[in-house]
Amino acid sequence: MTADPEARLRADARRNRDQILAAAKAMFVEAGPDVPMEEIARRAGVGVGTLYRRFPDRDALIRAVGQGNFAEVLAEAEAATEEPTAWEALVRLLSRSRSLRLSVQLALLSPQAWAIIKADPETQRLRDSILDVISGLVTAAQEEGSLRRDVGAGDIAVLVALLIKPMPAPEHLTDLVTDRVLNLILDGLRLRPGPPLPGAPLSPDDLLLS
Amino acid sequence: MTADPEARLRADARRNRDQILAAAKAMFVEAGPDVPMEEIARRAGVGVGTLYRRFPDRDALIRAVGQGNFAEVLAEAEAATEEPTAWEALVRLLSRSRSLRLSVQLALLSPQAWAIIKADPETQRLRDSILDVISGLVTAAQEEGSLRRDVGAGDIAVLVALLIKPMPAPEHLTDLVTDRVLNLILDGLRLRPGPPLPGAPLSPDDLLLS
Amino acid sequence: MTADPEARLRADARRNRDQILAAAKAMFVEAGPDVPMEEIARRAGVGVGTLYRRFPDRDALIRAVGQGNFAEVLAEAEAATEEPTAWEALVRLLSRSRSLRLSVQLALLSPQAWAIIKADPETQRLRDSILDVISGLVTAAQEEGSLRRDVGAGDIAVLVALLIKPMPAPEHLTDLVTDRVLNLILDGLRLRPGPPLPGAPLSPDDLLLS
Amino acid sequence: MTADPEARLRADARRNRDQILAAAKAMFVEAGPDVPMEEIARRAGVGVGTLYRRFPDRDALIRAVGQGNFAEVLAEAEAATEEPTAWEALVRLLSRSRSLRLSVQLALLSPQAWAIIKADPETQRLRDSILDVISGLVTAAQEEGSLRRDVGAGDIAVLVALLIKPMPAPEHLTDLVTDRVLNLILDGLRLRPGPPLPGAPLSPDDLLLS
DNA sequence: AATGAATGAGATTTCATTCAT
DNA sequence: TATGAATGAAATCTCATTCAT
Repeated sequence: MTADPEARLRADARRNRDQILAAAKAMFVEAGPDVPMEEIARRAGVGVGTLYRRFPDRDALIRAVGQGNFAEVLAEAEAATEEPTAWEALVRLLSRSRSLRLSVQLALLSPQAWAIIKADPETQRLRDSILDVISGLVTAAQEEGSLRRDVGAGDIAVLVALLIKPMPAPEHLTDLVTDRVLNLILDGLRLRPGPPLPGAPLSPDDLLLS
Repeated sequence: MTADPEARLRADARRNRDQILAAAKAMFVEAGPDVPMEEIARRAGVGVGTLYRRFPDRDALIRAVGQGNFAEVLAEAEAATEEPTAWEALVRLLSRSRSLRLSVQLALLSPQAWAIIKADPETQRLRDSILDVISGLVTAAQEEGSLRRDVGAGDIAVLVALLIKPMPAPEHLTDLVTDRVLNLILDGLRLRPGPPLPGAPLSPDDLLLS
Repeated sequence: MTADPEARLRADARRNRDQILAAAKAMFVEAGPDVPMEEIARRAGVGVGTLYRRFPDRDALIRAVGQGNFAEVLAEAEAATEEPTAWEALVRLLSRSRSLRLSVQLALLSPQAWAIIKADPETQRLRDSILDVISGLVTAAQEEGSLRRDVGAGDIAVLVALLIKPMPAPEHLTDLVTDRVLNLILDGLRLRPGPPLPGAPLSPDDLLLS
Repeated sequence: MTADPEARLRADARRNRDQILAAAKAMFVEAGPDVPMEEIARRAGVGVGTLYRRFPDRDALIRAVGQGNFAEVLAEAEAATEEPTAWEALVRLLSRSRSLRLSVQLALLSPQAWAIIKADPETQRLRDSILDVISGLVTAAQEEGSLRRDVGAGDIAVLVALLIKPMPAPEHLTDLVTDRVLNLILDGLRLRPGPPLPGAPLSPDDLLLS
């Protein structure tokens, strides 16, 4: 359990690794996943050589950043389960999505980067865990009578993913816009008379990592 | 009106231009906006030289593709106004968004590409026209009593943009997933008792080209 | 004699040819002998195709411009022989060099261009004629007692060539500077007591076209 | 003083830099300032990448070579001041010009290259220093009675520049030809009765970097 | 272990030349 | 015959990666 290779790093090496990851995440978002490795290194305050010692190539760096993003979503989802009701947990999850946005939009950049992240087994494990937590919340919410019965965990995951993407609005309106969209969606999700959604509920398995 | 420089191209040159644009649009989506120019040329069936004669550099090509995308959305919005009721027009617009998806997701690729498209005056004009059409629909729908009064044209534009993005689901489920999301959203948009959305209605002017 | 191929050109074709040569001369001086052929064509007011019909490749164009330059120098030298004394003829020749400058400095641009011009037989013929005229003037001037006897036609040719080059001074001072240098040189050339020049008089044959 | 960025280079990097400059100087003269960067790199025994690391583009390389040339002329001028008389110093300076020829004729190649060199502030500083040294020599020579009083430092600079250019004669005669021209000029420069030069003495300030 | 210099493959871009209209 | 569109070879420049210091 503590044999995790990262755990064995000396304190300064550890700091280097963290700085590199932070720099990479920021620059991927700002300049796309093709930023020169040298610029990432400069921003992290290390030489390229050091960067390559930690991450053998660009793909490894992309994978690491991707894992970090999914780990954050999982942590958020698990934290949400502490809410008193399943409905409140779902709302909190959808609501927090927007704060995860920055950390996640990397995934949107360049088909290649996304392909690399999708193919990473560690990320797939994280995604499965996220979907598990959501499944539990969905079932509980439907049993407590707060969530319409024609949606599944897959639907919720889709909504989380949608709300995580950068909103097509200027920076300073992002929060307001996201809030309005979220509320529109909640209005529609609440159990009440109305037409059923088309098709059957989506299951987690319906969803590859898009 | 026919003084448009494009209109003066020789027939074969015109054909080449169109093929280049089609190839670029497809490859930007498949491989990101950094695909080698040479591959675009090959796919268009022309030499690189021809590509560069038409589009002096990559940015010019990105701009042209961006313009095409926005022009398609505008055409779709204008066509939607032919529906018998404003509500049906809005539904059609939101519904067709998904068919525009392929043609538009280019915008999502790489911050630089998006910056180039945003800065293009022709695209800005197109965007303004689109928002005008939507404004008309929103007002009409509210007057006919079908649309809640606490949403504005800006809200609708955001929803169009959201629904235009690639859905985080496998290819074969895209249509179904989009349909479900759309219906969830419609349920929330229909006029009926419920809590008001936070903040004031967004106006078109609230939205820069995101 | 009138079988010269150029003489057979139709009037408009002739005009085209002249315009192209004028444009080429100007642009070689302004932008070096590597200016894009297309720009030369544009400046001449014709299409590239037309340019290539007249001059099969860049070298042919450079050769033609070079010939024109040497022909001008020859004409100037021949005109100088009309002066009453040989000394005055020499002074006039050296003095007019500066007005030939623009037409000649092409030769200085890029070793390759110069190599092409040097290798052209027509240009070599022109150069020989120029040297013949100068030889006559030198002999006559020495016989009339105005020119020191330790200089040869080759020396004079070198001086012509030096004075023809662009003066290392700002544009508006070119004339004054050339005039001062010319007078310094004339002071030294005039027959009078003083140390002999080193070596023997240069003959025309000593000089390849540099 | 040692904070000069070049001074901080690692020994091998320093060596590479020098080799690149030497190769560039040689090839600019042999093949013009448009020689492929790759050939310069090959001649310097390094990869293109190394060349570009040191000199971000061709202009930077041209600038550096230009600076080197002017620095050499300055060094030569300063060394000349050690001669016993000012007249001898001037003769030495003019005489050594020919040995500087190779190192300097780059400036003649292509209007663009020359424009780049002229615009470089470091080169402008060097040129000013050169003119300062010449000014001192001219004044001293005139006071010691060896130099005609109607020439200024600008005139001398022009002569240095003229003598520095490649002589229009075959390689093996270059030295002789230059020597003859130099002596013709000296004969004219020596103080003695004769017509005054036209115009007023040129001052250094009259000369922009040509 | 960290640094940053060197490499060279590959992408972008330009232009001489050819050829369809 | 004149035009200018198309081609593709060649040049410029960039950057991932390796390796000497």
